[in-house]
Amino acid sequence: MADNVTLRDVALEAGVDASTASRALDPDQAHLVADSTRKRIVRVAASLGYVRDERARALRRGKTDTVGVIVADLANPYAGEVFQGIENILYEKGMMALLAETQDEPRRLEQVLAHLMQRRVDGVIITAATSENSNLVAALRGRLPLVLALRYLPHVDVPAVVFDERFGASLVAQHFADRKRHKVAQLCGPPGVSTFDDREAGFAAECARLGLETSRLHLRTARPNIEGGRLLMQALLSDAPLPDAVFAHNDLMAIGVLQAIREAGLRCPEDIAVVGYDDILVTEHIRPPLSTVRVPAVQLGRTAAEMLLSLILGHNEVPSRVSLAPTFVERASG
Amino acid sequence: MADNVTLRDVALEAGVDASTASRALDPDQAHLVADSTRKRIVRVAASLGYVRDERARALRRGKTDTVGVIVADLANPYAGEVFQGIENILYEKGMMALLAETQDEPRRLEQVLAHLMQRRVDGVIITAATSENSNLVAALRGRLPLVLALRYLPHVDVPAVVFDERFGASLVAQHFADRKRHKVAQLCGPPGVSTFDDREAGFAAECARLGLETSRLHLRTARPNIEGGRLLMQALLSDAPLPDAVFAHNDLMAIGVLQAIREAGLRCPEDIAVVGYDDILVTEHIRPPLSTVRVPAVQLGRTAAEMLLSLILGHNEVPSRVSLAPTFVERASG
DNA sequence: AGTAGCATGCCAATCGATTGCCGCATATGC
DNA sequence: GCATATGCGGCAATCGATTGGCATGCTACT
Repeated sequence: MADNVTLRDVALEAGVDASTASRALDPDQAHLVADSTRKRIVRVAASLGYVRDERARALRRGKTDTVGVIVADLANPYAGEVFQGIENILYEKGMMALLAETQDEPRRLEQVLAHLMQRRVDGVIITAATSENSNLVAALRGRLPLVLALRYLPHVDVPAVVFDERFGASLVAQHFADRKRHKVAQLCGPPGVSTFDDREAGFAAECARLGLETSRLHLRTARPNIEGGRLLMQALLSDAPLPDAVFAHNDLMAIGVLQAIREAGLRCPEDIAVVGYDDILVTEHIRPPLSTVRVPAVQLGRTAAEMLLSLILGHNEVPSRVSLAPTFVERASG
Repeated sequence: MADNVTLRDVALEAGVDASTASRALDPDQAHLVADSTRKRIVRVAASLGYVRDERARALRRGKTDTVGVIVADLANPYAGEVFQGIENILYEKGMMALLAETQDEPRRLEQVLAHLMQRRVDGVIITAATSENSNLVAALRGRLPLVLALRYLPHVDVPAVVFDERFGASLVAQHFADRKRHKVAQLCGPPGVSTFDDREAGFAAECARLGLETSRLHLRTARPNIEGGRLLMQALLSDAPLPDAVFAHNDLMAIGVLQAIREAGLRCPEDIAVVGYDDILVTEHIRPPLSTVRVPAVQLGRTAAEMLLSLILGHNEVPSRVSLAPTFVERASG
C-alpha cells in the first residue's frame, strides 16, 4: 500500500527499460524518447501512482534541491517574514527549505549545521550568526554554498545580505536632533550580534556628529524583548539626569520602555521621546503609536535566497555584502 | 575539496571493510565491532572529516528522519510558536523539518505535498487545512503518517491536535453575559477554516443558551487581519442598532475593530466592549489592553509532533482528536 | 583432542534512480 | 545499392550507505 511503486515497476508495466522511463519523465531528456512511448510511460506512471524518489535521485545527481535555513527565534515577529521571502524564491525553483532554530545557542547551531551537512543540502542561509560562532561559520567557507542574512560576521568573508543598520540608527539620531531633543540615550540589544552592534555604533556616531549629549550610551540587555526593555528603562530612570529621548534597539524593547515610563509617572513623548526599530506589525496600534525604523524583511529573505541560488549554480561573482536601506517611520511616540 | 570523503574512504584508511566501518559508526551496532577497531575507525573518520551521507542512508533504511510541516502564513504571529513546538520535539529526536507555506491556496498545498512525498518524508503535519482541500488530505490517509494541527477537517478521519475553539468562544460569550453586555455581535474569519467555523458556532450557541441578543452574527472577512477587522467593524457601525460588545475572531481583527471604534468617535470599553482571540504578544500593550483568549500554541506544536512520531513508529492507537483548552484573559477592552 | 560456541569482520546484495555508451533500425544522401 | 547519419531505447555502472549471511580464528568445555 505504501509507495512500492518504483521506476522499474513503471518501466516493466510500460514494456520499456528503466532508463527509458527515467528519460521520459525528465522534462530535460524527454526529447530523447519517441513521443508515443513517452506518452505511454507517463500514462502508466500516473495510473500506478508513481512518485519519484528524490533520495535516490539526489544521490545519483549530487543535488538535493533543498537548502537549510537557520533562524535564531521564530517567535520574533519578523523572522517569519524573512523566511517567507526565502521560501517564495525557493518555491519558484521547485526547491524546499529545511528550517531549524538555534535560540542563539552556539552548540545548537553546530548541531543543526551537522544535520544539514549530513542531508547534503545544496546550500545554507544563516540568519542567526553571532560572534560566538564566527569560527564555526568560517570553517564552512568553501565547503558548501553559504549566505549570511540579517546578521553578518565582521571578520568572516562570507556573502551577506543585511539591513544598513548604521544608516537606520543614524536616522533616529537625526530625528531626535530635528525635534530638538539633545539629551539622548540608547538601550542596546546583546553584543556580538551585528544588527545591534551596528545600531549602537551608527547611533553613537551620528549623535557625535550632531553634537547631541549622549549620557548612558551603553546600557545593554541580553534579552531584547518587552521585559528586557522595561528593566533597562527602569535602570535608566533611576539615575539622574534623565534623557529627553530614548532609542530602543527594537520595537519589543520600546514597548517595555513605554511601560516603564508610564509606571514612573512620566509621559511619552512630552517628557521622553521613544523610538524603536523593526516596525513590527502592531507598532502603529499601541499607545502612543511608536516611531520606528522600517526594514524590508521579506525582501531581505528574497535577496538572500537569490544570492544563494546563484552561488549554488557556481556563479562566484556574487557581491560579498548587500545592504538594504531602512526608512524612518514617524509616529506619536517621538 | 567537497565532501568526497565516503564511508569507503574511511574504511580503506582504517584497513577494514566498509560494512565494519558502518557498524562502528552506528551506536546501535557498535557492539558488533571490537573496541580497538571501533576506536581506530572513529579516529580515522574524524581526521578525514567524514560526514555520513543521509541520502544514501535514508535510501537504504527507508527512513529520512525528516518530516514536512505545512503552515498557511508564517507572518501570522503564532504560526511561529506552533512551529517552535514542533521543532523542539524533532530536534530532541535528531530529526528535521521541511517547512513550506501555502498562503491558503489549495493549489499550492497540492504542490507542496507532492514535493514532500518525493522527498519521502517520514510524515507530515498540516496546520493549513481548509475545507477546500478535504479531498486532497483524505487521499493521503494511509499513504503516510499524517497529523492535522490547529485546523481539522470535519469529515476527514485524520488525527488532529486542535484548540477547543467552541469552548474558547463560549468563554467570551459568558464574559459578555457576566458584564451585562446583552447586545453582542461577532466578526468572523473566513469560512471553511475549522478554527473560525468553531469559534462562530461556539459563540452563537453560548449566546443562545445565555439569552444574549445577537444581531448581525455572521459578518465575515476573507482576510482575518487588522484591515479586515477594521472594515468589518465599519460595516457593523454603519448599521443601527449598535451592539454593546463585539467578539473579533482574532487579535489582529480586534485591533482593527478598536481602530474603527475610535474613528467613529466611540469609546472602548464604555460604548462597546471588544474581545479578541489568540493572545498574541502585544495585546497587553495596545490601548486599551485587549481582552482575549489565550491558546497554548507551543504546546499544540509539541503535541502534534509527538503524535506524528508515534504514528511513524507504527503505533496505530493514537487518539483521533486531541483538544487543548484555551483560557480567557481579561483586560481593559471588554 | 575434538567440537561447540562466540566474537569479529568480510562479501555481496540492495535501496531507486541517472547517465554514458552502444546497438539496432530506419531514413537520407550520393 | 551502399554508406553515413540520426532517432530510439537497452545495458550496465554508479551514487553511498546498510545488513543478512558466512568464513575465520579463538576460547572453552567435555
